[in-house]
Amino acid sequence: MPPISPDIKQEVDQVFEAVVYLYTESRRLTKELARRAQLTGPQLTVVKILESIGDLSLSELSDKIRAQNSTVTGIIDRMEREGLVQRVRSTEDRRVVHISLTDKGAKLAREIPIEPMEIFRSAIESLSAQEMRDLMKILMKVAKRVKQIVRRDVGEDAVVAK
Amino acid sequence: MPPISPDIKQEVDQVFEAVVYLYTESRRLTKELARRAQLTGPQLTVVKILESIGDLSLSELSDKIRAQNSTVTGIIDRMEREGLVQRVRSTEDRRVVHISLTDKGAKLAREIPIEPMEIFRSAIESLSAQEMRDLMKILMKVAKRVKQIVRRDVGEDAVVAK
DNA sequence: GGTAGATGTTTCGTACGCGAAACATCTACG
DNA sequence: CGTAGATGTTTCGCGTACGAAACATCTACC
Repeated sequence: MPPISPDIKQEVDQVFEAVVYLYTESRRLTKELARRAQLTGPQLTVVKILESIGDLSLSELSDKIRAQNSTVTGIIDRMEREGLVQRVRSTEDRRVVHISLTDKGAKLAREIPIEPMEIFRSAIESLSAQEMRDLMKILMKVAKRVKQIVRRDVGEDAVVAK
Repeated sequence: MPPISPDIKQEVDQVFEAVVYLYTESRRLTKELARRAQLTGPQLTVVKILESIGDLSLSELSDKIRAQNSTVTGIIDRMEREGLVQRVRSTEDRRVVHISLTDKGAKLAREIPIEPMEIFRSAIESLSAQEMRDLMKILMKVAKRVKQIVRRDVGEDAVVAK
């Protein structure tokens, strides 16, 4: 890895700060919205996903919200306890559990019209079309590059360090 | 808020995905690095901050890592139990607790030369100077816009919803 | 048809992470 | 001086969040 000039370091830190800010702020807002409906952040996310996509297996849900199965099990446990969702064992594959909204859950979903990331969306819309395209292109490039480095760097290194 | 065309919605979602990816990946990498030193992610962050800045009060530390005092209290509890840091009551202001690295903690910090966000940094460096400037400019604009909306939108709304 | 490995879910133990309340100390103001 | 409010930290209760192990079921292959 080449040495890093202080100038670039500064810029990178600022970009990093912005990414962290955008992420944490969108989480905070989701939580804020959720609180008004007596839900937690992740619970609101689950409700809105089930409303828009329909029933999902626990694994599919885990993928959607980028969490481990074991985490989602807990979230669904609490939502089931509150009567917002129900588990139904699949008949085709009896390992699978389908999660679906109850009437109460569906009603609640309709009462929260705003999508969690609405603010984020409208902020991006304040950009010009050109800026939006640029932003997307560059962010994708960074994300792709991170993926490459991760694949090459960690993985092998991790084994060595053991 | 103006209606949103499906095209733009798609783009926004992609940008959002990229931001989430970059954030979660950088966290995952920090955790990965930390694991090699028998630390957790936040603990590694604390160790490196104390190493580079020196002693800090608990509140100052909370600011640095963007967490609540109550969260940091727990992190420091566990680190103290492991003998990595120590608490010292301030003599000027007896409410304040200074956190400092023990010899063991300092030694550990030296043994982990890589900064947690190194990969993120080198990914950004693969951009051209122009792209980097654009990225920073645009991200800043989005972040600033989000801040504006948050200030105006939530806050009043929250009270009404009560 | 029986078993080894793959896959889907849950359980367990541990560590954040937050907000509200409790607690100690400090500061201002009368 | 005395006290009300501000400030710094901890405690408590709850909800994620993860990885490893346990468990059930499925699929391939013999």
